[in-house]
Amino acid sequence: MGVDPWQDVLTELANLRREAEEALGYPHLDIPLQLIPEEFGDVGFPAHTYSKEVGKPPQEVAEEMVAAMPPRLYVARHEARSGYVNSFLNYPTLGERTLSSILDEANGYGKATPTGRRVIVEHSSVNPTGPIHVGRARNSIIGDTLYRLLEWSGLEVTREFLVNDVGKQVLTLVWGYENLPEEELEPVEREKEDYKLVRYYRKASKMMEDPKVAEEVGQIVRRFEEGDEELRRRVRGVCERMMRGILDTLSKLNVNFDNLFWEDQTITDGSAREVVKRLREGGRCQEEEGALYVDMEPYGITGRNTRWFITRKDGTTLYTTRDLAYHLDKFRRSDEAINVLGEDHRLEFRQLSIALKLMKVEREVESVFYAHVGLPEGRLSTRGGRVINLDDLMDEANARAYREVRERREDLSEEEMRTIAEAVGIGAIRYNIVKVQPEKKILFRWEEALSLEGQTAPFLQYSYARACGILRKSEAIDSWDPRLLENPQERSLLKLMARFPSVVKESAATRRPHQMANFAYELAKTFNLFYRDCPVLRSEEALRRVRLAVVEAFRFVLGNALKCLGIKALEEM
RNA sequence: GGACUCGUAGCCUAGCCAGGAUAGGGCACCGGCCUUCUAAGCCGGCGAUCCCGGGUUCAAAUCCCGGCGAGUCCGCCA
Repeated sequence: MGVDPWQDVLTELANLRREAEEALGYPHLDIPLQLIPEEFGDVGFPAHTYSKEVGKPPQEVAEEMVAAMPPRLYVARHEARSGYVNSFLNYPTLGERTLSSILDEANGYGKATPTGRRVIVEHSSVNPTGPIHVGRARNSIIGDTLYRLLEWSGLEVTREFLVNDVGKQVLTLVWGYENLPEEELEPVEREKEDYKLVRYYRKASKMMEDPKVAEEVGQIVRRFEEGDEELRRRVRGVCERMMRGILDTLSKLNVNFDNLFWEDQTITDGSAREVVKRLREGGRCQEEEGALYVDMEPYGITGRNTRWFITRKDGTTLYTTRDLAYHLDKFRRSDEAINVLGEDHRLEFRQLSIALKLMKVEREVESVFYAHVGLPEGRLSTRGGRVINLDDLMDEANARAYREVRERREDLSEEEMRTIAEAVGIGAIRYNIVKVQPEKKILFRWEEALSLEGQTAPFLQYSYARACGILRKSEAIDSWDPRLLENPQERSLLKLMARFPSVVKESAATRRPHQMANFAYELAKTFNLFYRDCPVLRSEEALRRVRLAVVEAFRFVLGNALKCLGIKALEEM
């Protein structure tokens, strides 16, 4: 576990450079080593930076450095070119190292040695008032991919869902559920708990315009916050049913959780009150008509209103106060706490961080923010009727994938076709979302979300299936000669496969899951070129063996990348 | 009014954090490749003032400042 061929290459090169710097009397500048266009070599760095320090033109510097850098294990030679020092890898060595590491570690290649460090990744948290829509899916997909990457990079990760079961919205649902006869509701859109229950919420929300209803719900809210145990149990019952529907949908997306945190816990266990107490005792609170707030202005928050309320005038706590209590709880259970939040929570998150500092909490919270998903015709909005349920999107994706499979594979059984279609459909949705940088706003377009060509999940799955096809028709190999790997496509592929563990680490450490998505595409694309240029089964014995090793290694690496992305690999399609 | 995020070909996007070689891809469009390991693939063509203006630097899509445009937020809601 923990093998990282690429890191070894970089370390070797950095050492070589350091030795050259010392031999030449150059300063140690630590210029980042970078992948370079293949026509120039494999890895390189600009020598321009030394120029001023040593008083020589870049090309001369590069030439001197190249002369002072001998070949070593992974690097065969160096070349000075237009002021850059370019290095060429020793492919037989890299090939040997990379292939044997992969075939040895197999499904574990790229996985770092466990550190025991505990991380909680909170994502997908919503009000349990109805089915989740495509906008929410971005949160879940980013969060789940992040979880996978962190786990692969050696952390012990808990996936957590904060159920906002406190507040007016949920209690409106409960009021509706307990007071409205089912006959008066609109028909159920889908035979699932969340769809059944949301009808009560919709109708009850509309009825809130009636002051009498509003007052009744208000009373429930107060009773709930006063700690009415019997009411709390009823609310929990409704929420649990709703959550079954929501979690079922997410599970189809391949998103699952280790823990649900029910927000009402912060009320029943007194931790929310404790937060208020600590903030008040810290002397940072002010009061207006009995409501407590912290003025955030001295801490860099600007805007129309810099007051951040932690209680209402009746003394009850607010969402952010309870969230604060929740975070303290997370701190007790972890070494790191990461949230995945929509960009509308940015300010609130800063306020929360400030509040933690005011409470003298040493720990930091961290968040990955994503821009909301919109529709070409405007914002996703329940009230505006512009909603696309995640279930509908998944159904449509699966149906479309099913048509494609059916068209090309008459030989498969119905069940096999269904299995492939689902992997393709769900994969397409996940990949389409995760491949773009979270901060970028995206517009939901059916054609795009359901596209099965180009940079999509099916493209990755297809390359995987092609590799499997070759391996199915071959025999097990015990030895191979990496010196035979001379084709440029073979070398590109080796280089990419060697980088995989580094990409896992990088993408997890910077919390940028889209980097893994893009890497997987590059890997699959390169395999397709290899597939075109390098016949495997038809090659003569020795070449056939080493190419089979490459194909098998590729299958493991892409398979592992897909696992990080939560996309199912397919033996055939 | 203030804060934050985004701005790369007709459309979408990588690269930006850690500045370096002719800015990578994908979709769409045009043309080509299935007696050879699955054509959900491959090749070629078309297409970019990297939003604008300054600055820093030997070097800026990348860093800094100022604009412009789009989005988000500034509730005793969650």
